[in-house]
Amino acid sequence: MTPAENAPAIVRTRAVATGHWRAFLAVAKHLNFRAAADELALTQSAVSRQIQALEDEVGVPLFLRHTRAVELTSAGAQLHRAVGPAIERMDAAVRLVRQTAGRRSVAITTWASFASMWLIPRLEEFQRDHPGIDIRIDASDAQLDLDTSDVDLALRYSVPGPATQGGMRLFGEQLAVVASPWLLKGKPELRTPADVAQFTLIEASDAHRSAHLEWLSWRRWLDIQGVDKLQPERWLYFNYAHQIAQAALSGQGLALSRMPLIADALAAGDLLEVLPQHRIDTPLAYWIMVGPRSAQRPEVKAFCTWLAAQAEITRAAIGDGPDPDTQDHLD
Amino acid sequence: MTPAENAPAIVRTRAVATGHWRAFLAVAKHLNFRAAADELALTQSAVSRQIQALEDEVGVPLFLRHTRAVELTSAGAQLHRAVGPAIERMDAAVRLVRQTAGRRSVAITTWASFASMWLIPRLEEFQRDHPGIDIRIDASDAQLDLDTSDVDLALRYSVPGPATQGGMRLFGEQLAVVASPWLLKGKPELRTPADVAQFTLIEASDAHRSAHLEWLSWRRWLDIQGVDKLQPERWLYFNYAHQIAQAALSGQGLALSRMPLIADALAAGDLLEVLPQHRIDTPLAYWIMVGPRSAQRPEVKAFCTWLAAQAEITRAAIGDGPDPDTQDHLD
DNA sequence: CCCTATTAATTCCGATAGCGCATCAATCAC
DNA sequence: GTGATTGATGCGCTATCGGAATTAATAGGG
Repeated sequence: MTPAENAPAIVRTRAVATGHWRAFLAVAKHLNFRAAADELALTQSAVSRQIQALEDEVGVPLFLRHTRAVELTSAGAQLHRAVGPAIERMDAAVRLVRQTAGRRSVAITTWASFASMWLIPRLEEFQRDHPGIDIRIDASDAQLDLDTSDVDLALRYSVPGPATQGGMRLFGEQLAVVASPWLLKGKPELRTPADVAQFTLIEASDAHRSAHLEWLSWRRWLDIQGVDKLQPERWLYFNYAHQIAQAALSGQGLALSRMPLIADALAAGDLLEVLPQHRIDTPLAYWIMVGPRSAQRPEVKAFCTWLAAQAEITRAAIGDGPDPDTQDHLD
Repeated sequence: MTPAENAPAIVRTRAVATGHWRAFLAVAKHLNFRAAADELALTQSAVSRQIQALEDEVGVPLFLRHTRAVELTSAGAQLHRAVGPAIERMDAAVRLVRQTAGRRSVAITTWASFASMWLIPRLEEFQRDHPGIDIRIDASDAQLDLDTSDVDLALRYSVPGPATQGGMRLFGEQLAVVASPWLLKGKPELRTPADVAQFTLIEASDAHRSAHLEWLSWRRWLDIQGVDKLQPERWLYFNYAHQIAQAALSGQGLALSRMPLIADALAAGDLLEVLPQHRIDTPLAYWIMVGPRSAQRPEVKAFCTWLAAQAEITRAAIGDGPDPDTQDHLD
C-alpha cells in the first residue's frame, strides 16, 4: 500500500530517492551486485532491492542480469552518464562546505604559470601574517565563473575591456630578454638586437589556445627592433611560461619573459636581463576580480589588500606605473 | 544509536543520506517551511526534521531561522548552487528515459538556421514513412558532445578536417545572389556584379561568434567579382540565416545565400537567383556525425539513410558533386 | 550428462527512519 | 497585552529498509 494509493488526487511522482542512486552507481561501477554491496557496506539482498525499486520508479530496466554477468541497459547507461556526475557534484559541494565550515578561507582561481611564478612564492608571507585564514587555489586553467562557482576571486590576465569591468589592476607588463648568467659567461656582450641570433630563442607554443600569445612572441619583438628578417640559431617551444622560465634558468637559451613573472629571478641574480634598453610593452595586464558574494568578507578584503601591496612591490621592481583607467572598487 | 556506533571500524561517512535534498531545495525556493511542505505534499513537521537531519549530516546550519523569515546561510547558498542543478540534471535524465522508454527515437542536434530552413521542412516525409520513430531535435546552437550527451547524431557545418572525422558529408555549398521577384519587378535586369550596388545588401552580423561568417560575406563576393571598392545603397544585418532569408523573401534587398538552404525557395519561385553565373564556392560543407552508441540502432540507420537520400536530392538541385575525400562509415 | 560454484532474486522478520497530529516557543502586528 | 504566524518538538504509528537464509538460474568442469 503505497502513499500514492492513499492520495489518488496527487500524482505523487516522488522523483526517486537519492540513496538508491548510490546503489545504482556502485553496481554500474562493479557490474556485480555483491561487490557493489561490499562497497556500500550492505548485503547483496539490500542492493538487489534498491535496484528493483529504482527500476520500478523509472519504469525501465537498468541492468541486464545474465547468470554470471551484469550489464547496463542503454537506458541504464544513459542515466549513469547523468547521475554519476550529478551525485559527484553534490558530494563535492558537501565536502567543500564541511571542509570550510567555521574556517575563514579565501578561494582563488588563476592559471598555472601565474600561480607558480608569482602567487605561490609570495603566499607564505600572507599565511604567516594571517594564520587563521585558509587559502585554496584553483590553477586548473579553466575559466571559472565568479557568479556561479565557489571561488572568491580570480586573478586574470587580459587586455583592459569589458572582461575586466569592476576588477582591480595589479600591474601591466613589459617583456624583457633574459638568460642564465651561466649561458652568457665567456660570450661577447650582446649589444644590438641582431645579436640574439647567436642564441637559441625560447618561446611559448601556440598549442595552448591562448589568444594572447601573439603579444608575447619573439617575432613581435624582432619586428619592433627592426630586425624582422633575422633567423636565430634555433627555436625552442614550450606550453607554459614556467617551463620557459625553467629552460632559461638552466641556460638553454634566451627567453622573452614577462617582467612581473621573472622580476624575482632577476633580483636574485638567477637570470640576467640582456639588452635592457630593448624591453617592449604589451597591452596585457594582470587583474583581480572579486566575486559578488565575497567582496564584503573580511578575509577576502585582507587578502586583496595584501595582494595590492605585493603588486605595488612588483610594480616598483619592474617600473610599471598604475593605470589611470583602473576602476578600483576595493576601498 | 546510529549505525556508525555499531560498526566503529568503518568510518561510515555515508555522504549525506536520502532525498532530504528535495526538502532542502523546496525550502530554499520558498524560504518558508510550510510552503515547502505544501509543495512536497508533506507536513511542516516533516520538512523541519528533514532539514535538521541534513544539517546534522553536513555539520553546518543551512538556514537562519528568524521568527517570520527564513534565510539561507552562506553554506546553504553554496550547497544550493550545486545541489539544485545536480538534482535537476538527474530528474531531466529520468524524464528523458521515461519518455523514450520502449519507443524508437532519434535525437538530433544541429543549429537553428539549418533546422528551420532544411531539416524541419523535410522531416514530415520521414515521419510519414516511419510512423513508429520519434524525432527529437535540439537546435540550441550549443555544440553538444556526441560521446557524453544523449543525442544520436549531429548535423554540423564545417570545413573538412579533424572535426569531421568519421562523419558523412551531406553536401558542400555555393553562395548565390537571391532576391524576391517582387523586389526585381520593374527594375532593369542585373547584368554585372556592379549592378548590386543599386540594392540593399543583406548579410549576417558577426554578433554571432561563428568563425565561418567571413566566408559568407558580401565583401568576399565583391572581392571575387573584382568590384571590391563598390558601396551598396544600404547594408542590412541579421544574426541568423533564416532571418536573412526572411528579409530577402519580403523584398528587403539582395541576400548572398547558401544554396542548400534556399534551394527550396528558388524551386518554388519565392526567390529568384540573380547573376547566376556569379555564384561562388565556400570551403564549408554540411556533415552528419553519428554518436558512437547510436550507429548500430536501426532507427538511427534508417534516419541516416533517409538523410543521405534527401541530401542527394538537394545536391542535384544545387549542382553539387560528392566530395571524393568523404569517409562514409554508414552502411 | 550431471554436479558444483557463482550470483541474483526472494522470503521472512526485526529495526528504524520518516511521517502526521498535537502542542510548544518565539516573535511580530495591532 | 493579545492574537496570529511560523518553526521546533514529543509521541505514536507504520512503511520501508536491511540482514540472514533460501531459492532459482546457469555456466563450467569432469
